[in-house]
Amino acid sequence: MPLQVYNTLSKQKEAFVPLEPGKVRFYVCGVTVYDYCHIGHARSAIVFDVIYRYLKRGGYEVTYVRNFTDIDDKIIRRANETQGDYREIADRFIAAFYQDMDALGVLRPDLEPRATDHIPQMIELIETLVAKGVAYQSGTDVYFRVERFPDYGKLAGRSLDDMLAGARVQVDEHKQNPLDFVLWKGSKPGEPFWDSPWGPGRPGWHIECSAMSNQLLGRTFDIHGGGKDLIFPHHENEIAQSEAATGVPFVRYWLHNGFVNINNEKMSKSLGNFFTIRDILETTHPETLRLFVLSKHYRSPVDFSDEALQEAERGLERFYNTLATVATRATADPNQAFADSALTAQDGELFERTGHLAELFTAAMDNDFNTAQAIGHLFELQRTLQRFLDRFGQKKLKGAAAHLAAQAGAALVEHAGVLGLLKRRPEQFALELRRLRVHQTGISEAAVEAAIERRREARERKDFAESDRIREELLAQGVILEDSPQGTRWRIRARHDEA
RNA sequence: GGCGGCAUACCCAAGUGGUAAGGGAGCGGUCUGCAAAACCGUAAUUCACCGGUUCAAAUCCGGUUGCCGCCUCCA
Repeated sequence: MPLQVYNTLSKQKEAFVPLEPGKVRFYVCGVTVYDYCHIGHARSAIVFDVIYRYLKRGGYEVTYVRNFTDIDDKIIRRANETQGDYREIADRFIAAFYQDMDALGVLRPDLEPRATDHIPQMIELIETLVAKGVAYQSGTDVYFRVERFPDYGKLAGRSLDDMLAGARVQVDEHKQNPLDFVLWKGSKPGEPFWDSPWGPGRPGWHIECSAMSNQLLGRTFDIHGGGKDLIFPHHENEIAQSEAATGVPFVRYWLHNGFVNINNEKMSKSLGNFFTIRDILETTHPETLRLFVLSKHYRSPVDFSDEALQEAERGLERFYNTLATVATRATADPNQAFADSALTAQDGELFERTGHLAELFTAAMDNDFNTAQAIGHLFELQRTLQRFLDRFGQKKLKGAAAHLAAQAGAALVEHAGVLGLLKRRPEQFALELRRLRVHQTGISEAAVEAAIERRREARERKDFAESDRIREELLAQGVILEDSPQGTRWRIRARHDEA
């Protein structure tokens, strides 16, 4: 079964067939850089990052483009508020964007064009539209004439009549039709501007994606992604501009991710109910946020809450705990080879599951990127592996057993990696998680280590009263101890454990 | 007003015609000096409700109810 993707344009799942065999041209609407990103942006970035990784793993040569909108009214307003230049605002928030995305493990796209570097291409595109009579100048602005594009509304599934009947359409004296949208805006004195055939001004929002995708990916390309809220008017307008200008189909597959909700309501800047990525990462491991996002299908809404995040973190700890056990107790000698029969003899189910993971994982992902199901398969292998490890008690595994366990662990890491998960070494993850949580409790790591050492001495002389007293004391401060033959590990209690 | 989406156990969630994945929480057990972690066992005769199609429906069709989104900047 080849890759199936849900196409917003056809409103159904379709077999994915790229324009040119073996190559995928992929464009995702990036952010307007006037503020810090919130977790809605994180979801979009993570979802398309996984799609990008999966396409590459499938052997496609992918050209992934994600733009920065670095000129727009909000940026100008922000610059005016801070008495600064719009370019400083844009640069600052692009830097912040990279910090957030890098922290989340989101890969950099192949190309990241900035709108202001492509003004000539936009002007050229607008000129073409004017020459064709699909766009007109009105005052110092240029508008797109929606009535001249018969397919207008095909992405959003509405007709012009439907939309005109809507109560919210505002009449604008510059527009011939209230649904006409701006391609070029004349600048007011003091505002940033570029010279154009229609006087000094700046591009409208929609035109940049048409101009840049056209230049970098061609007139028709394979995938265009973005949040559901961009379907109308942004993507609808991109189609209108692009197809009116080129006369060929703009995009073959439109992919849209669902929203992040807070208390079942859309999180958005305008509602003010948003959390920034950097705020969340103060207390939450980045892979936790990734697992949380990918535990739901990308098109469904997801409700964000501290509890939901904690649940995801518990699951992530489970994976890493198993990997940690493999690392310490099942170190396989890479020079030693074993026959399948020897491995099957150790644990037939584990051997089977390890071998079938690729198939199950691919089947899930091929079904419109069903990451939730793919993660379910990862958990199944994790549980089987952990069960196998437990059979040996605290002993180290040797020979075929160690080999089988190591192989299962490697399969887990490899597939989780396509989702951008389990990218760390287990001890590194434990350390990072502990650091995040230690930060919240106010205890120092050194103090904990010292207490553990005192407890170790007490346990050595079988003074369990003292040993337990120390453990209780630490627990009261949120520190949980885990004894093992390799020594005592410690971690900070997750917040929901306190109840 | 127009258009669209969703409703699966205590919670999150996959499943789109063949007899309910997975995670979290809870409870019982194993292990442990005692714990923690981990493992084992345990939960929906049922998928909002009503009706229909079918040998067979959570999955398809019609209706009802509830929630959400888009139509305005928005991932």
